Amino acid sequence: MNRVVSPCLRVFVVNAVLSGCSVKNQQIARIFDEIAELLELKGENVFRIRAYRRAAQNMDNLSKDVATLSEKELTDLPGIGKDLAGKIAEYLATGRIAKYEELKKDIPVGVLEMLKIPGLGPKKAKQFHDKLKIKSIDDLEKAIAAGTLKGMPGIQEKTVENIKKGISLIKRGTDRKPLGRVLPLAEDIVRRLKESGSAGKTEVAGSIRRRKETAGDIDILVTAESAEKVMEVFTNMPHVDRVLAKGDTKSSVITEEGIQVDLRVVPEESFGAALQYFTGNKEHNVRLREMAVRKGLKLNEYGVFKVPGEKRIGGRTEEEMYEALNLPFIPPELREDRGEIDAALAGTLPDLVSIGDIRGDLHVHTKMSDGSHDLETVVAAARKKGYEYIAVTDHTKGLGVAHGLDEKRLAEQCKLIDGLNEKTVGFRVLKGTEIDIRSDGRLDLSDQALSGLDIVVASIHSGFNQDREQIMKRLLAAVRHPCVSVIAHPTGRIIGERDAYDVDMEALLREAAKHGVAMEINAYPLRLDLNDRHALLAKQYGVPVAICTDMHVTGQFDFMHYGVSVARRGWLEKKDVLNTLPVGALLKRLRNCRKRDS
DNA sequence: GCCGTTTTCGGCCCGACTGTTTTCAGTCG
Repeated sequence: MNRVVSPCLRVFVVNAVLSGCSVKNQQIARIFDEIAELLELKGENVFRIRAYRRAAQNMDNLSKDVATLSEKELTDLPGIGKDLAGKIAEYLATGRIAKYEELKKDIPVGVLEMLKIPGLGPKKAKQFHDKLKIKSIDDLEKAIAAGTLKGMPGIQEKTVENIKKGISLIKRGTDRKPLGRVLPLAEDIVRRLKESGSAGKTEVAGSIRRRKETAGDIDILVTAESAEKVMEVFTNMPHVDRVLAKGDTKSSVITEEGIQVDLRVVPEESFGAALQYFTGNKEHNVRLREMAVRKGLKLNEYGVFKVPGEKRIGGRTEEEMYEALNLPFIPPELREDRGEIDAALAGTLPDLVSIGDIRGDLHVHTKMSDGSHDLETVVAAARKKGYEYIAVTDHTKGLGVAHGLDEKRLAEQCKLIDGLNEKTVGFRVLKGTEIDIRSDGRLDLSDQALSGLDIVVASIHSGFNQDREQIMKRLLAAVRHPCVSVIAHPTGRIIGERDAYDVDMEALLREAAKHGVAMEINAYPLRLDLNDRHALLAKQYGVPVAICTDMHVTGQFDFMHYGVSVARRGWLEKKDVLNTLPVGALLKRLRNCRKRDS
């Protein structure tokens, strides 16, 4: 499951940063995951490999600092037995794990890098390494250029072409980082600056504040009594790998993850102006400055000024900047020059959906397929989030690796849910499924099984390289199926790792509108699928949107805000989002969906 | 490598798809 686990892991790391939990947990998780990859390259026992992966996930998901656990508490953790507990203890005592060091002697790190290339797994990587002495992605590119790959056993033109595409995809992915990686890091830096007492007002600006799905760097603005002190704190944070610049008003560092962070110290009276200026985007700012000129004003990162005499008329807050132009405050997520300034002038800015509007999560997995927790644990976590309902949507049988449910197990799960609902007050579990849309467009369970459910979420998990015609045949078949309520992660992209499959989005939305089928904004930080543009398009087509986390581990309920950010960037309001409805209205809506063709 | 017992070893989620073959290996989820 390496393609599933590696993006998850990265996000778990992000979670750990968010919750402030131990760096040690993350380091051990990373080592276990790399051991798994190294064992895979060596062709080791798949169950041993799986054990390391599972342990890595559990380490990352651990809410406590691993160093504080007793040996018994350690072995009580799922997937941690005597051996792995020993390796954890070894790491805590010595800072290294001998087995890991040994494995690395056999296989160069560059070969591990090659596993990140979509379409290239351990077998081919090992073959290239053993037979062609390829030790890195660079070596691989040279071999492709020299034509030495083609003709090896099992390698023909198509395979070489796919590897080339894979390389170009991950190379593209390296310059901008997913929001799911940079936002938690940015928030952690903000927290450290505030806690140090050296920073006054502190805000993340730039594309992160606009909640763009990727960011090139992290921009942070602060006010400070002593610039020197705040710069000192900033350049000495534990994340810092190297300091690029350290001055009075601006310092730049590169973090261990290779992300550039710029810190600017600005005067109190200019904080709003600077925040507005550095939040962008560029086109939005250009439009504002043009408006300012027409009003006889000057607008820059220090404030708004009347042109003759340069008299300051605002800049302490962002609101002052917009007010000076007779504009209402424009939420950062809208500042893309996609018509938000005209809407602001006309008084027709959308009242954007917010995280507090979300009443439940409609795409949730349990242990019965590939989730980590049983139903009760999931429900308890959802209630803790303040939700009124969730839909349990485990995978279906076609996804063997996810232990997908067949009709019989689904019926068992429904019984469980009925039982739970009977004894629960103030919370409702909807019976659902994330049904696999098979390669020919058929659904993975019988209509009879589906008709007994509250919600059917349909999605594609295979055949991503099919041409547009075939992909659309599948998606449209799902949309037209009388039992389907939502299409989940409709384009299948994984940010920086896998391109979307070839969807004709307008055709899909047209058909969805016709049949009352909703589209998901998958809030998993590396998916964000639909993306913001698609969300806007969905609104224009009158297609309802469900914002869901695709939760596999309860901590992932916290990903909801990423999905809400996409919705906000797509101009969505509360009324556009299905899971802002109270459960009664939601069920009615879903039932209506199912009856729409009958 | 973990787990649960049938207590010390066997079972542990595997089907779909692609590209290569000409019946299957590798990758993915």
